[in-house]
Amino acid sequence: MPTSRLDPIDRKILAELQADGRMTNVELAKRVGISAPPCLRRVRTLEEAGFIQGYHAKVDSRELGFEVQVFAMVGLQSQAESDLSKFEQRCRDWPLVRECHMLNGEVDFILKCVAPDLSTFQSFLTGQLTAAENVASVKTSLVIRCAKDEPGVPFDVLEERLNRLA
Amino acid sequence: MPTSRLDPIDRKILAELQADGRMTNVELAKRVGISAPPCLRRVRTLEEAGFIQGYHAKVDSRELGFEVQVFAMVGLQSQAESDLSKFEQRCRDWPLVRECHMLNGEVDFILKCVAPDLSTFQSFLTGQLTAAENVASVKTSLVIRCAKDEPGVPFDVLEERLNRLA
DNA sequence: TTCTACACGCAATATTATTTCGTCACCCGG
DNA sequence: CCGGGTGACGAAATAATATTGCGTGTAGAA
Repeated sequence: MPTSRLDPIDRKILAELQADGRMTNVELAKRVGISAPPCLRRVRTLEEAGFIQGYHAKVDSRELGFEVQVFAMVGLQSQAESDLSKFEQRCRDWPLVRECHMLNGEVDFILKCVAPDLSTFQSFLTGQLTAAENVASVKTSLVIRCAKDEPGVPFDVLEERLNRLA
Repeated sequence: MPTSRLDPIDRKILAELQADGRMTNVELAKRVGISAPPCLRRVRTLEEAGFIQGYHAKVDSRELGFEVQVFAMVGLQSQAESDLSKFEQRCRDWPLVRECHMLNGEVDFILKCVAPDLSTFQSFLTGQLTAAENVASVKTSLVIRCAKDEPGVPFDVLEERLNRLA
């Protein structure tokens, strides 16, 4: 499946499932304007091709008792690829770290962390993150509140872009 | 319904649905060890109580042609609540901004942005974000690669915490 | 034109979701 | 100690959905 160029129906499917990942296939088919069987086939194809990487319930952290969210900016001593990889692997192993992105600029990584309370985070910060091999600097910022959180892609921008290309 | 504390089955439901939001209810019921009807009732309750805020397909940005991801650190001139709210509303209106978090420390907000290409982002940055009312400073960092991206809550940490309380 | 490839949709079947209802355990007041 | 109320469970029936199988139409290539 090389030329996986997406047609408007595929894009609409992605947009709908991004907005509501538990929509039934019949409802989805109705919205994108085809019948259920081909709609399901398209969804399966999109999953297998990697356009859809999975489905997840969005769970409220604070309701669950994770009151602390923190962004941590991390600088390393060595930026050799093997050292970068080692640090990334450590991040994958730390459950409190939910996201780890490598950046350009003065900071090497930005991490999004969660914790049940401040002391849990502090002990992670001083005992694990700052203490980890090759870590040169860590600057943290507590999240006071979240004004927007919409993972994924803005499909309306995608539409505009495709129109410009046409 | 005040703070309806969650029992171990509820927590397992949340963990399973966070990992796979399209799991069928029968499969879910099997995994958490109860039959389908009460399992479905619990899920509905968790949704209505806000523990589950929604379900979303995870769509691959790069595959879709959004090659650019950027973190933007924004400082404002005024931190009066009305000015903060105005800025947050603007962020909600900008489709390229996917997340907007208010922080403590020297930086007021961190934004996660996506764009189809660098020039689209640049024009957003200079034409919209930096130019917006009350914005004092913007520092951006391109995401080079993503080592981990697991939205939500680490349920194993939650287990530990509850065990400590017991 | 004719063949092939591909995607569609109808209809049949298999799974799943949802409702209904009877049972049981727990808790509280008498 | 004993009803009576409450809440959650699970079995079974029903409704809805997912999935398969197949016949049809259309676009592109020979």
